Amino acid sequence: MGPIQIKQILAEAKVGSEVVVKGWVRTKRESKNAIFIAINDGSTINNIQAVAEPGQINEETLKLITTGSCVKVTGNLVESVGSGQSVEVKLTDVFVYGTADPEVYPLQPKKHSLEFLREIAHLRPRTNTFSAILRIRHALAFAVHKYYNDNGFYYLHTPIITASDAEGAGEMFRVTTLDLEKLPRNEEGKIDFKEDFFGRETNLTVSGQLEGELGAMALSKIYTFGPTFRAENSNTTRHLAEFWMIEPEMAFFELEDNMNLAEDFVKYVIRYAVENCQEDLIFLQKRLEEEEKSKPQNERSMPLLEKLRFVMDNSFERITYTEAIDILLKSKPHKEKKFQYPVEWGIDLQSEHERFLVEKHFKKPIILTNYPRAIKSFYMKQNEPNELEPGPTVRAMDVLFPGIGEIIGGSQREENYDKLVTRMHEVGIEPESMWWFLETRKFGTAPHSGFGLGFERLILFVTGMTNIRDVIPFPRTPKSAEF
RNA sequence: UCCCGAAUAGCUCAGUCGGUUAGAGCAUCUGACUGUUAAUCAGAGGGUCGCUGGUUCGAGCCCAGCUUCGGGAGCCA
Repeated sequence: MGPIQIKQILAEAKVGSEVVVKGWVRTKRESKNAIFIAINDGSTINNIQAVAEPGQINEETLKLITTGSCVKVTGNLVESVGSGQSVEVKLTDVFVYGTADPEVYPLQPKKHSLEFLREIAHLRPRTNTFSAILRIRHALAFAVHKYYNDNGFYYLHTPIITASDAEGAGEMFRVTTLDLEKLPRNEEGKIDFKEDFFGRETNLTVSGQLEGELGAMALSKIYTFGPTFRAENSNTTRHLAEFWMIEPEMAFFELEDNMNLAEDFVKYVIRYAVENCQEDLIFLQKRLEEEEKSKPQNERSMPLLEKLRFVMDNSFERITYTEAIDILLKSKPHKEKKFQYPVEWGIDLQSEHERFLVEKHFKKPIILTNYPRAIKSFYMKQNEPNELEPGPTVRAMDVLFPGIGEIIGGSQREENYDKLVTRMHEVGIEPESMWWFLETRKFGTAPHSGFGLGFERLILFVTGMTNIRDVIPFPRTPKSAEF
């Protein structure tokens, strides 16, 4: 449908046939006997080269064909005389849709830093690196839907505007239509949200999980895949204020089933990318190798595709929190007091601890289970007391990836009404505020489980990029919402 | 939010001990050469040294504050 794309021309068009190429000029090179124009339309990482004879394009038009300009080239597809490409377009006609003054067009035919490209996020999809990332992002999103569809899950659209504030997943962005210049006040002098659009306080969602559970308690297996918002003042390479999250929720799944699903799902989408984005991944792999050339041999990481195959082909290590603490206590960095944060049963694992377990000890992804109850959310199912564990634990599971840290967080949910209400009181949540959530436990409750996967963190891993701002087209972070 | 670092040409960076006219590579423009591949060679243009204030005879350089960016930490996905 629509004009033929460069990807199709390179894959399907017959030598000798007439083709029309529409795209943006990457470089133009002029020589005595030929003019070469490299054109890219984003359908593939590969450019197509148009070749014209000198004088064939009038002087005025030729001047307009510069890096960044948009052109339509008509010509015949021929076998290339030069090396570097198998076919090229022998130009018969060219039309310039839009010029790009080379004096001011910021993308030059040279390597740019990722930091600079972040400042021109409106143009960076025109670079090889970002077009590759965006194509891989698309493939992964498609694979997510395909995986769940093929496995009997239904795509549930949970609300983006929410009134629930009890989950405690993070700071929230307020949604309001109140006039900030003159806020309505009630008798106590507080802001009167009854005057607001929804007649109550509302925010952007921090997670679709609670509504996801409602779906699972009717459709058995659902997943959500949508934007999520956190107003936390996080300034790291792993956090965004607006990110996309995938949250499957399944009735009749216990923790074990949940882990099996998480592992199978992650491996599936990685495999899908490897099989469908080969050229882009090879490009990114070369880019990474180029970047690591300055590093000493022993500090260089595995080539990207090798790393992805390693994850696909090996089972994730599954250990309990208690076992993990044990490993950490016996570890060299702990004995040599190299950890900044002390290790003892009950602590929330710090980045340095997770990194040790994933990157040094097991050297593969791991699934950590059965965390202390005190450091996890109220809705997680409580384990029966266990002699091996010094305190109460819950049926939580976190999947930790090398270089990324926590990529998935999930749990079996507490399905017992009384236990859930007791727990809510303990952590200071008004059960009445979540009456609708509690009714799933009141009416036909069932064991169920689910998890959340940060989509951008998955893309980080698959692309080998290291800053989360480079795997989403328009990143939103503290003090930054341009474009 | 905390710790550390950075901000000099369109981009990437150098700039000595505080001293006269601020440098390079790439990009751009001009010319030469060439079935070229981020072409090559020669030349030219291009600067409010992040902002505000201070120290000093004199500040790109020293000091303070602010802003933005980067790395790490916390929070988490």
